[in-house]
Amino acid sequence: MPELPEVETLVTGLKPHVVGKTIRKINVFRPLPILPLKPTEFIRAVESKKIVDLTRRAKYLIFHLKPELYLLTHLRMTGKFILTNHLNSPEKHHRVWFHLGKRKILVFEDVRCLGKMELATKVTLSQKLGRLGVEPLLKKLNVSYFQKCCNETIRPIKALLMDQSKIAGIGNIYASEILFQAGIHPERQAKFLTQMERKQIIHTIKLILKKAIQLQGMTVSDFRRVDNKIGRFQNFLNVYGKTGQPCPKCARPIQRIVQYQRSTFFCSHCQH
DNA sequence: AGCGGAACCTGTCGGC
DNA sequence: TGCCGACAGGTTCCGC
Repeated sequence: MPELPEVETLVTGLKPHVVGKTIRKINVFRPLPILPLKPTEFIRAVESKKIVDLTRRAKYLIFHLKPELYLLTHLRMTGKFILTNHLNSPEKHHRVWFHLGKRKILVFEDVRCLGKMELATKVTLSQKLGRLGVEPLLKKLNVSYFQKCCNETIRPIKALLMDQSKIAGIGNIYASEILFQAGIHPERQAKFLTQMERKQIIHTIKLILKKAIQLQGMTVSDFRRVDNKIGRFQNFLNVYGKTGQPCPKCARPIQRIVQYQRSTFFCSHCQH
């Protein structure tokens, strides 16, 4: 489901509702997203702890608990968090209920069961997050860092943009959109991009991610904000999922190709 | 070391 | 209607 802007939107929406709350009770349905922990072990570790903060790193949501423990969550394709106040029996895709109060339940729902949760200490958390690349919206993503990334790989630029160990947070949809906006062909090898083109890509990454956050992410198929309202960025998609439709710049048909098992959408006339 | 491909899951959609 | 294959926003592991 979500890439950086969607997770950011989720954290912003969730934060005021969960920070300061104590996890009073937990119900686990379907396979627990934290293997190899048994549900009872998970429940024992987390129940009665207080949520003192909720943050995002790349596409991860991090619940900061007290006494000190971190619950690291990745939604993968179909994971969702929903706040609700009335539940009788679990719906088909509910995986975990976190009871935060009398009429306040945080539901983790996950159709494909690919989502993951992980418990961490301060040390294991920083080890885990240390493997990720830079946050694209921070100054750490700058020309010199990006030059280095480009120079040391033989891969196409689309693959580099999605490589979480280099830049963390861009997924398949935003990668296509960024390259369209920047006018760069997705199959270009990163190492042969000019300095100008590299600057243009960095600029566009930041521009598009910021705009997407402003518009509260996108709702493609089933992503919902925590309040169940839809994001608006999908209205501004130029190429993703638009095979055969006219390019917004030149009106020639948008193409779809497959790169390393993922769809890429682009305009062969506007992207070089 | 870095790369490509398979695997992990379930659901939906289009074609025949 | 029913079946089948392709496809879906992500990450990790494995072999080369």
